[in-house]
Amino acid sequence: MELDERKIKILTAVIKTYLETGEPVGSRTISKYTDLSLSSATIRNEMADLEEMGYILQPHTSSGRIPTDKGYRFYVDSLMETKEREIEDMKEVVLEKADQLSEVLKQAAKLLASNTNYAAMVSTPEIHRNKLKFIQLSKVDESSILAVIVVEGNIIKNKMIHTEAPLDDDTILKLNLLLNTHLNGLSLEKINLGLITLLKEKAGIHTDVVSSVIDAVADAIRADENLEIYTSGANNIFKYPELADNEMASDIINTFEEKKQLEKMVTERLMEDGSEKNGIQVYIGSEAPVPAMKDCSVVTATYELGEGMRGTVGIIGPKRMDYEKVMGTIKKLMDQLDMIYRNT
Amino acid sequence: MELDERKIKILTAVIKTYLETGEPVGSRTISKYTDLSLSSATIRNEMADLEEMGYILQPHTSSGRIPTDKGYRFYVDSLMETKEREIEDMKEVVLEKADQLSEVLKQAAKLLASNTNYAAMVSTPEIHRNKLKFIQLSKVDESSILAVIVVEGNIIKNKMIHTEAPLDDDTILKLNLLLNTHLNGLSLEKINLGLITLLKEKAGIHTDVVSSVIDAVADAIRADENLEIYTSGANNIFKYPELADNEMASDIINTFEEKKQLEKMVTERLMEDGSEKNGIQVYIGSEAPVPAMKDCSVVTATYELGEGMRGTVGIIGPKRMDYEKVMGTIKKLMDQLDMIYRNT
DNA sequence: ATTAGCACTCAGTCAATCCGAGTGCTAATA
DNA sequence: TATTAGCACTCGGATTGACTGAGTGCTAAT
Repeated sequence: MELDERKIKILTAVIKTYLETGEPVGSRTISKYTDLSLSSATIRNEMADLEEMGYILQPHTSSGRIPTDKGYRFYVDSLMETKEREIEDMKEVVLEKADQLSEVLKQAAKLLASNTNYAAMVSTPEIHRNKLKFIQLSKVDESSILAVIVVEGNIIKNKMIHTEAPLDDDTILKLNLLLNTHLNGLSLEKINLGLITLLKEKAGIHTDVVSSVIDAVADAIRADENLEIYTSGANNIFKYPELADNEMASDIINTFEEKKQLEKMVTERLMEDGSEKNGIQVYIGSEAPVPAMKDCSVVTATYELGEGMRGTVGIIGPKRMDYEKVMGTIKKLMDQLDMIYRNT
Repeated sequence: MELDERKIKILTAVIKTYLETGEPVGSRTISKYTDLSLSSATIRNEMADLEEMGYILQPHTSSGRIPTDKGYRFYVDSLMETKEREIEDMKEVVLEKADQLSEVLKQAAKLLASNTNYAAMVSTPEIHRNKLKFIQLSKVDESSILAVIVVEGNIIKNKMIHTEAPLDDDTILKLNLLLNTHLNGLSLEKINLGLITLLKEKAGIHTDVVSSVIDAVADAIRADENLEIYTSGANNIFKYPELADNEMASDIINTFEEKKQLEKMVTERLMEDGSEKNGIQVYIGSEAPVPAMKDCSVVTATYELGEGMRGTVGIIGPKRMDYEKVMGTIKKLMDQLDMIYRNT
């Protein structure tokens, strides 16, 4: 059996109606569907076929149908192919500029959540490819110096380094000069073993400090250590009865709070199938790499702030989420993030 | 009518039993209570009195009694007076040392939540009284310089300052020297108008930069801007049916996520009555300054890391929380925070 | 190939009923 | 006088059964 034109129409109708109402949809409802003039009986036959093919199912014998994950997947994929509907309104279209990137991202999460009525997350960008802008060592007290590391995009990392013996100001100045002349403008990949050895040599007796600093730089820049995820609107899940169930809600909230789990979704990049377009990725139910999300859908998208600075935004909601709206909203947000970056 | 010995015993028995079971407790249950040898009938009479006095109530006619807020209050107050029971086990007693204070605090929140099975929050310390350790200006690119501000306790703040005209390295060096010689070791209060004027004079044509830096310092150090609250174990509330109700849970989760609300409890210091002891403060139900907490109890405590660095930890759970355990656990945690600070 | 019609299924709702834990009150008791 | 035993009563919660209505599958007619 295959999906002919009419089956597709019926399937789409079922899904759309279900997205709106959240209740199993019956044959009579569909038969009233405008551009389909078929009796409920015919619809029933077709629906029986669709069920056999695995696109829809009955929660219990003789109730209406609801989409299966496969059904949603079909729907979402076909959505991806048609060019996107414009999202008319984004309540507060403005992401205010803030000099801290983290503030912007927090705001973005809030914006997503309040516009969609789902839960939202935004990860800080990975800065793998980023170039070191400069390093500054400063003596803080007798046994510790502070390394401030700035990478392109004005992302700032602080790292305390404890030293055995106190260093005098002059030495620190020299080390600063040394590090900056050699490391400035380099991306992480370019800081290789040869360079490190060279630096250590030049540092003379202070080779241990240099080594600490380089560790610190690597450590500070290493993406997984830096990854932060801002969330917002977790309580939105209570708006959807199918998620508001105690156990489920507890799991979801926990996932949201722990963030370790969210990282998986943010990190994982599935580019294989057609569902990836415009950088938007949709996970339906158990497609998500996180078991707690098995009754949710997750829509993620990758944003890019200049060369190599890639982060992820995501929306988490019930399977019957308004995919069109969500994708539209995310796209709008991406544009804004882009603009913000350009103006900085 | 007044609370005689026996009434106190009965009241305590009712509350303790209710804390364990979470179900209304009847007269027969209490009459079996070991050190009280009274018939259920007598207990009933006493309970009627206690109800009249407002310490307990019946959720519905002819059910057992549960404590009112007033009842809890009595119980908690009397707990405060008796010297604390030792908390025997704290699952993971170790707060690992981390060079970032924020990491320690996050861990602390996690620890509290997992040990008590309630939700926990930990605020970053206010650094009002803290002394400036040093300031470092560095040129980042043509139009911006980075101010790194370190205060005692090794709390680090970064602030980007945009300048109209580019500054040359020499000027920055001079400004650094100027700022550090004059501001080093000062607490925020000591940075007054006179000093600021003096600095501006000395800065010559770069008065605007100095002024920006000082703004930045004030801004960076200002407590309310810096206040962060780490939370953990929000999903624990689902373990208590009286909080797991949808609307309530949604409110609580929201409060937890928004943090604005939590700030109120962290900021507010009620020292008036006897319930404040060891810095521990208990809010029962609507005593808390946050409406969403009306069916919860909140136990907060103030920790101090050296001179003037005060933060708050808090536990949020159902009214029938195990107050003894919570207070004990919090106290243990305080000790640990103390130790961590001393060793740094 | 489509449709009308019919018998059937099943979740959800409502009322009736029962059960048991618990109370308040009264009368008896120490 | 304080305590207790006993009894009638209350009320929430669980159980049951009847009923409804939305929906189905199947068959026979179009």
